[in-house]
Amino acid sequence: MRRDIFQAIADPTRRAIVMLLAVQAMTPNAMAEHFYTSRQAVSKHIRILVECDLLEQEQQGREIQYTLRASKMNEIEKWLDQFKALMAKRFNQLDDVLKRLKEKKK
Amino acid sequence: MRRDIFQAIADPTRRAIVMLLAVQAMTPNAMAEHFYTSRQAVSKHIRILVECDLLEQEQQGREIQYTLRASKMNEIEKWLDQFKALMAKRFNQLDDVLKRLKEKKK
DNA sequence: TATACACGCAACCGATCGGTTGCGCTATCT
DNA sequence: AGATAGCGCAACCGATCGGTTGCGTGTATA
Repeated sequence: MRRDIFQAIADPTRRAIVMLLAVQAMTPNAMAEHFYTSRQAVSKHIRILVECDLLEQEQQGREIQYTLRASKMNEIEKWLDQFKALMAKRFNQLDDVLKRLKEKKK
Repeated sequence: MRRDIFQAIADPTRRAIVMLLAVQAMTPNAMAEHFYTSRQAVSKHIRILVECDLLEQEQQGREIQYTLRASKMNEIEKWLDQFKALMAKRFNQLDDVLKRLKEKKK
């Protein structure tokens, strides 16, 4: 079982949950009301998000408030930055090529 | 079958392929040499990436060069930005709350 | 022209996914 | 105390995933 942020955000419902929790902490029932899915289905998504270390829970009586661990989202950005760095490098190499072509022209 | 960028980058091998292609276009065989996976497995990942509209192919004799459609990656960033916007809003609301508390103190 | 290579495609496999149903536990309400 | 509400958990389901094996086809090479 792979459990990382990329897996976490692969599902549209889970992305929606992340968005909901970005606004405010919520109980599973409150989340489920925002979708057409059942409470159970939402609960399973929550479980995965917890396993991905993206959610924290706080029991409050018979309810559970789930809070987003926003810092986890940085991992996506970190990966994107690595990607962009590679792309930039590529362009620099292209620059080098163009420069060399210019030199040859002279 | 869901086919979007989030699905595309959910798999670690596919993320690696994206990174490879970020540096330079490649044939399936060239990609496979970078992993411990078989050519066929890589080929299946390529297929998914193509279906996600993340790769372009150009036949060159009996080889196929796959090129990354880097612009597709923006969709991830776009989603991340939406997320950040929601978080920022949340903090602004928190600011409002703190402000109001201050007012009351007076 | 015969052979080797690069690749896609289809069939198959066990594992996981996303969902539903049903149960049980604990907390709140009457 | 009994009924109800909020939730997790386990079992089950069909669909998809990631991988392997085998085959077909078109292109280069000897």
